[in-house]
This record gives sequence, structure tokens and C-alpha cells, in this order.
Amino acid sequence: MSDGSSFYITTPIFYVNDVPHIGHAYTEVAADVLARWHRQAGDDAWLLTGTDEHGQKILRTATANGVTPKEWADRLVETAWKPLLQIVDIKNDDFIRTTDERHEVNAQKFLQHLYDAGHIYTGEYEGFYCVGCEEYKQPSDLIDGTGEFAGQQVCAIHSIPVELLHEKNYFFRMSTFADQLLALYEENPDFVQPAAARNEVISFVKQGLSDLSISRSSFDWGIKVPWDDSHVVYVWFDALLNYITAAGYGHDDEKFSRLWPATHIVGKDILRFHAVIWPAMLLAAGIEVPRRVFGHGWLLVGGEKMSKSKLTGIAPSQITDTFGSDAFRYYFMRAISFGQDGSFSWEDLSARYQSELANGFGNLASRVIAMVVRYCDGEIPTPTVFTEDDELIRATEKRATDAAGDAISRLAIHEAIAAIWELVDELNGYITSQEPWALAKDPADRARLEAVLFTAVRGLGTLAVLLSPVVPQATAKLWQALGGTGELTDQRIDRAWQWTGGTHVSPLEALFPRIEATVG
RNA sequence: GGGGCGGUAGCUCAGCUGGUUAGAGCAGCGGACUCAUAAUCCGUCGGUCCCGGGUUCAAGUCCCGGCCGCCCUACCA
Repeated sequence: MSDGSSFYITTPIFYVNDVPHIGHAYTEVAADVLARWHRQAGDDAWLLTGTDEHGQKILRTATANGVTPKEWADRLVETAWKPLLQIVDIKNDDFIRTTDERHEVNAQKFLQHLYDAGHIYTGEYEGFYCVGCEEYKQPSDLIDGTGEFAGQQVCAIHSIPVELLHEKNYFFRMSTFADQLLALYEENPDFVQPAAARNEVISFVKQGLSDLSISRSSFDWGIKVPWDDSHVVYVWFDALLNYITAAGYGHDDEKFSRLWPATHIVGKDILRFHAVIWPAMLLAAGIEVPRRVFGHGWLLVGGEKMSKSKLTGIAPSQITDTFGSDAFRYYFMRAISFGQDGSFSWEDLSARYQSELANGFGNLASRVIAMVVRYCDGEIPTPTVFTEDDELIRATEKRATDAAGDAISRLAIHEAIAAIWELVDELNGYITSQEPWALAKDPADRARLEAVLFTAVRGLGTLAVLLSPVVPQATAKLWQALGGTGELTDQRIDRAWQWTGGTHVSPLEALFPRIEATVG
């Protein structure tokens, strides 16, 4: 997995009008962990995230706030979305906004290309329009009217009848790609993951695809259709293109050929856009389809899907203010099988923080470094004779490194962390059974003491390298305390067992201090 | 209506193509130890594997029928 090959990974772009919650942060962290891992494996990793800023809703809220839509988006990007990345420590390589010129210009190129190739035609969109909402409603958004509107379909929000309107639209001939898509899913079983998501996508496409309305003329906040500036591009069509416009499509061929195709990490709610519409668009344009589309699960709070409307939405800062960004990252990556829904609770978060991060990993670092300081004046021993017990730790270091790497290649982040944690647990057991504090009492045991402490220190070094993508701040502190040379993030993760630390340790404050106050 | 997923110890979850006494972590309980963030280590308690049938020498694991929860069925992470 470490051949310097390209690993281009994306998150969905944030719809700027949303309020950031831990679901957004979860997606970001997952993609960031994968990107950091691949960077440390020597791959040409590139993490893209960004914002989706067009559409009628944004135009409306901007107007309501007395600013232009661009000003409104600027404000939200700076006050909500970029800070979110800081809060959970995302190391993205790029941040694209759909209002960037590089996006708008090249999205238009893409569209013109499809138009010239005959994949777009003029049609008529028919839909139910609510004058209260000033937008088209899906049939599922309508309810049966009551009172004077009994017998009619009314808007669920305004309880007034909707009007059946017709609008000239441009349509993408998506229907013609159903067979190609099915062949794609068949020939490349990993294209859509996990398997449950793949099954849903396949059964959906087997029902047949309709053409997709891709333009709107009832408002103008969007990318102009190049051959008809009375229309703007439908927001989803616009948004999906960010993955290629950011990668250089249409303006930087060298970059584009280096990065593309991407691995897309998305929430399962928007899987269809990425696994059906998006590849269809690319097939039409003659561009390679994505490498992989991975649909992760929902965060469940109290057994229910977290939702802003139900007030179960939790801001990431609520967690990081108390536990820190590392704990946020660790918790969601470890406690949830990536791809499945996962339940969040403050109790579980607190319990895992305490038992796994503070008592498990953090305390291991404290006890090892404290002993090297105390028994060896901080100098890391360089023993030459090792026992079978020491070799077992060595073997675990290698096994954890390989198993974690394998898990990451399958996007099984939780499995990777579980594999690494075997080393944490074994090291704690090893230290207890070797009793270095007892060895330190007798000068005759000096060589043995040094072998034990070196083994433990090297184990910590392996952990620092392996866990760096997940808990970058704590491991950076640990790396410094181990006297590691260079940046921790430059240490090869696929060779994490190789000791690349220093000659002296320095005292280490608690990596994950106990948190006394109950939260929630 | 159709389709998918899930229902396993108090909690969160593993259990691949059916095969010895159903596992892990956490919590609980008992003990050991002191290097460490009252931490670590060892031991231990704990399950009608949703219910009812069936196939089989053998089923948590396959089939049928129920019950419960969640999701998808064209534009919300």
C-alpha cells in the first residue's frame, strides 16, 4: 500500500446553511484519518473538503439577512465551517467553495461538454410548487389538506394547496447509463461500500433511471448554464463537480491526472448521488469514475438518528471543549464500525476516554517515561540481549502494524485501532509482569532492566507512529518526549515497529488527563 | 406495497462458507502490585443467542412464519 501512489480522498462539501454538528465532524475525521494514514505510508495523499453554496434556500436566507448570497456564504464559511475543521483537527490539502471561480468556470466546461456530446436536452419539468415556500415540493413533502382544503394535497409547512407548475428545464440523459452503471457495480464489487450500501444502490438502479433535471430558471443564485444564462445549474449537479474542479479538471491536466480518481467518503443519505448520478455524469463526460464510494452510517443519539430538527444535534465543540479533539477523533473512530450506524452517548464517551485513552494509552506513556527518567536518568538504554518476553512484544508491534495497515486499506478504521490497541494492552501487561521497579533495586539486574525499559520505549514509539493519524496531538507530545527525530508525521507508518526515536526521554505531562466533572 | 439491515451477557458490540463447554471491551465483584493519570495486572460473576416451527448427526449460524426497531423506495452529514 506504500508505493507512492495517489490517494485522493474527499468528504461531502458542507451545505453552508446547515448548522455544524458531530455528524459533519465525523465524516471529516474519518476522511482525515485515512488521508493522514496514507500520507504516513508514503502515498501521494490529498484530502479535499469544502462548501456547497448555491441554491434557492441560501438565496432566501441571505436575502432575509439583508446581504447578498455570496456575503452570506462568506460569513458562514468563516464563522462555521472552517472553524469546524479546526475544532476536530482536520489537515485538509484543499478547501473548495462552489463559488470559487475555478469551480464555476470548469463546472461550466463540463456542462458544455455534455451538451455538445448530446447528453443534455431541453425538457419540461413538472412539479408541485408551494408559493409559501417559494419552491417545488416532492410528493413526499405533501400532506392531505384539512378544512377548506380537504381532498387536496397541501404543503406540510404552510398547509396551503400546491400548484402544479411547468418549467422549461435542461435534462441530463441519465437513463441511458443504467446498464453501464450496473456493469460497473458488477465488475468492481468494491466500487460502492459497504456491501449493504452496494445492494441498495444496485436495486435502485435496477428499477430503472429517469433523466435528471439539471437546471432551474426560477431563481438565479447558481452557476449559469453556459448556453442559456436564464438558467442556473441544479445544486446537486453543481456540487458533485467540486470533486474534479478542485482536482484540476479543465485547468490543470497534470494535477488532475495525478489525483483522479478519488475515494469518496459520504453519509449513507447521499450515497445515491455519489454512486449513481455522479458516475453517470462522469461516464457521459468520458472521465474515469471514482475509485470508491463509501457510505458511512448515522450517529444515533438515544437510539435515534441525530437531527437538528429534533434538537438531538450536538455541536462538536461541546465534546472537544471538555475532552479535546483527539478524544473526539478517537472515540468516533474506535467506537463505531465504520460503515454502520453507531450510537453516541456521553456515558460511553466518558467511559472510553477514561479506560482506553487515560488509563490505557496515556498512563502507559506516563509510567514508561517516568521509569526511564527515574532509573536511567532519562537516557534510553541500548540493550543487546533480549528474552522471549521481549520478542513477544516485538512480534506484536509487527502484527499490529500489518493488521492495522490491512484494515485501513479496507477502510475498516475501527479494526485498525483495535489491532493497535492490542499493543497498548500487551505493553501494560508486559510491564507489570517484568516488574522493572523490582529489577531496579538490584544492580545485578541492570541489563535486564535496560532490556525491559528499551522494549517498552520502543513499543511507545510504535504506538506514537501508528496512532498519529487518529490522535495527532497526543502522539506528537509523546514523540517529543521520546526524543524522536524529525516530525512524527514523517515517520513511515507501514514500518512503525522500527525504532526511530531518540536517545533521551523528557518528562511527559498526562496525555489524557482525568476528567473529574461529569458531563452530559 | 416492494426492498435492505438489525434484534447475542447490565451497556456497546464480535461471532466467515452450520461443528468441541457462545466471545471481547466496559461496568460489577475478589485478589495482587506500586513504575504510573487511585493507574496497572490476575481471577470472577453474568446470556431462554427476539418468539414459534422445520431441515440436519449437529443451528446464534440454513429454511418457513411471526413480533420489534431502523433505513431505502429520485434531490438533508
